[in-house]
Amino acid sequence: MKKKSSSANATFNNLPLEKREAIIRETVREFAASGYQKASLNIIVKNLGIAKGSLYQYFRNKEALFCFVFEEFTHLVKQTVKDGIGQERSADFFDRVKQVMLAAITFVDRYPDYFQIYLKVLFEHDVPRREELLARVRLFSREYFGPLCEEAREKGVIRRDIPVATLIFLLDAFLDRFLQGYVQPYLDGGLGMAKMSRKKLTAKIDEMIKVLRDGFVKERDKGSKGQRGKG
Amino acid sequence: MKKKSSSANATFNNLPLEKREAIIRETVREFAASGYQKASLNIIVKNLGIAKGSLYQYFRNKEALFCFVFEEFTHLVKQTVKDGIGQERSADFFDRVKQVMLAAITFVDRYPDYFQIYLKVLFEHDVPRREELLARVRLFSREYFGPLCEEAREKGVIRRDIPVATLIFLLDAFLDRFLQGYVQPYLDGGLGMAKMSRKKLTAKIDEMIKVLRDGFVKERDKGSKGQRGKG
DNA sequence: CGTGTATATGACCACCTGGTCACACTATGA
DNA sequence: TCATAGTGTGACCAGGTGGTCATATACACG
Repeated sequence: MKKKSSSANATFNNLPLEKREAIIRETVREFAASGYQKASLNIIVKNLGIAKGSLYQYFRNKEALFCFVFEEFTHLVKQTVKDGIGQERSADFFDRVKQVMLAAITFVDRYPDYFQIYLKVLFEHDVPRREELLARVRLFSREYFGPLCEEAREKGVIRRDIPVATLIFLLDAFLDRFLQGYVQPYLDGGLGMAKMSRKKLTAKIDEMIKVLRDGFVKERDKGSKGQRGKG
Repeated sequence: MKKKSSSANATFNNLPLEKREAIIRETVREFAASGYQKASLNIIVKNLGIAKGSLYQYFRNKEALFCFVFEEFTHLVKQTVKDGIGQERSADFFDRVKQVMLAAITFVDRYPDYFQIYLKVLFEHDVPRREELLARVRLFSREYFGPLCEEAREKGVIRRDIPVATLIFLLDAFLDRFLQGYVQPYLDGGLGMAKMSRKKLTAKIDEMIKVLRDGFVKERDKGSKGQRGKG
């Protein structure tokens, strides 16, 4: 179980923790700032104050370095979602959607650079092993929303006349755009989410989930839990 | 009125139409493939079979070349949306949302490379004049959905208990993700939109708008305004 | 023809990239 | 003390970048 990562050389794992963390931090910063192709190993080593040759003794090449931080990213994502959800398992479908949203916000708050890397990879075509890496994340989407929707559908909590895949797509679009807007002001539609407090953010999420639940048309606002009577 | 563009030098505008189009086409292709920073002028001139010096007589520098194609992009967007909507002005709110969606699909079908450039700019930070360019587009979002929502809200067609900005955000998230999924298979949530026919795509849009209108909960297909899809 | 002007050209520049490698350093163990 | 092994180093490489400029060419007008 000592095999922490196949991307890093043994030399790297033998490094003192402090140095290892510094290298990871700087590497993540550079990839987040510039994406894969434009990220400069020269800048990384300069900022770290180490020789380029050293970096190449820790990692085979640029690709291995990148894969390493991406692996870190996937670990952190899964950890954060698990932590944010596992503690209390609400039964209500929309509450659970909300929990995922909040966990996601927590993640981008805590690890903004990692999230930037993910966004960059999404729209940078010539990243090595891109498909494999993205498939490994498929951020929150199918693994979580899939079972959630199917269960709710079977229980009759959500409508049955729309394919589950379509519902997942909408939830995913909603979540992803919410995160993107949170990080990139251009995408928040003027909501100013970037500067919101956690409390305001939670209120916004509630507001939006309300619309998702009842639609653009319905005006009445009844209980926030469970489904109200049909009709 | 002859001043077509401030980004291109006079020399470029004097060029024969055919050559001008070839240059634009290849430039758009390269920026779409590689984003701003990684796009190579050397590759552009090689593919065009012209000398690098020539390109620099048409455009001051890389930035001017990029701004030129981005200006083209904004023109084409506005044109396409106008064409797709102006002809028949449906009164129904959701029909008009659908029309925007279809116009957007038409755009990315017709000008996929221009759309790629837009996506790249969205997630590439060090693009010159990025904020200005993105603000100029604010793709479909506020300029169109804003008035639409406000009108519908005043007429009582959509709920009044949610701020318009929030509704716009949801519509925008929906549209943007739909387009991104259409172009990038990773983001379609397994729907396989990339390979859908126009007819199937339209059906999917109907399906999703139905959810937006009535929410995740309602199963019955009634609606407030009556006609649903094809009646 | 000659002359002037607008355009086309590609060698060339400084700078940066990812990657290499011969060498220096350090620490252990005997 | 020597030897071995692990680690650190930075000059160096080939190849790419955006950008320049002296020169060659094409074309107009007299």
